[in-house]
Amino acid sequence: MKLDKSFYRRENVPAIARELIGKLLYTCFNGVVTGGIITESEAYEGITDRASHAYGDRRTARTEVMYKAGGLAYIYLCYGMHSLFNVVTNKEGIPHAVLIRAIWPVGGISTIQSRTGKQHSSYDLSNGPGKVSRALGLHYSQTGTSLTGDEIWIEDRGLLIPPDDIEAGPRIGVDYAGEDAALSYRFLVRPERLKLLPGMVEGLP
DNA sequence: CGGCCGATCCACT
DNA sequence: GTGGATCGGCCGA
Repeated sequence: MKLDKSFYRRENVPAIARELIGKLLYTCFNGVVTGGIITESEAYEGITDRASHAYGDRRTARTEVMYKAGGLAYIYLCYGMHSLFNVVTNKEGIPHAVLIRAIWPVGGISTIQSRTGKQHSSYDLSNGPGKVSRALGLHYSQTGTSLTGDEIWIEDRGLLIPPDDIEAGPRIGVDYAGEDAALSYRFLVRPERLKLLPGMVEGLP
């Protein structure tokens, strides 16, 4: 079932980031559905987190969407060429977000292959935050899109990842964040663990 | 304004 | 392991 606003509007953003592992992220544009199992995420804890774009209560046109109530997409341009997809969490006024760093593609593979220009069907299609957006057709112009609508959404399909299979560690590329760089706000399940789980790599909504 | 740089990826060595 | 691509956001002048 599709996650609703109450899932996103909770306070504990690292807990939400961890819970998103094993959920399914889908997009539907022009009637074409693509999706995958979320396998890696990172929590960004708002104004107190030096790694967050909202650190120091920086309200700008770009970060404004993070200040809205949870359940929206925050998608921004990185390195001039990559759109990075985040889930806005917490209540209005608290700019928390979760970066989706990797998915295991399970739906619309042929579309994903044409978007990425790759002809194979392995994890390599979407094992990085920029690749996730390319695979799913996400673009920074879509920032602010509701995650409870019919274009971008996340589903709980009952896939249970054994807690011991979810690893935590420091976030990637945030060395500038001082002591916040050491926080264990990155969560991931390794694809070889995911592969062993029965009956889950099938199906679209 | 001007300049620096990034929550990255890929090709190449 | 290294460097180039490529441009919006942010800050300081």
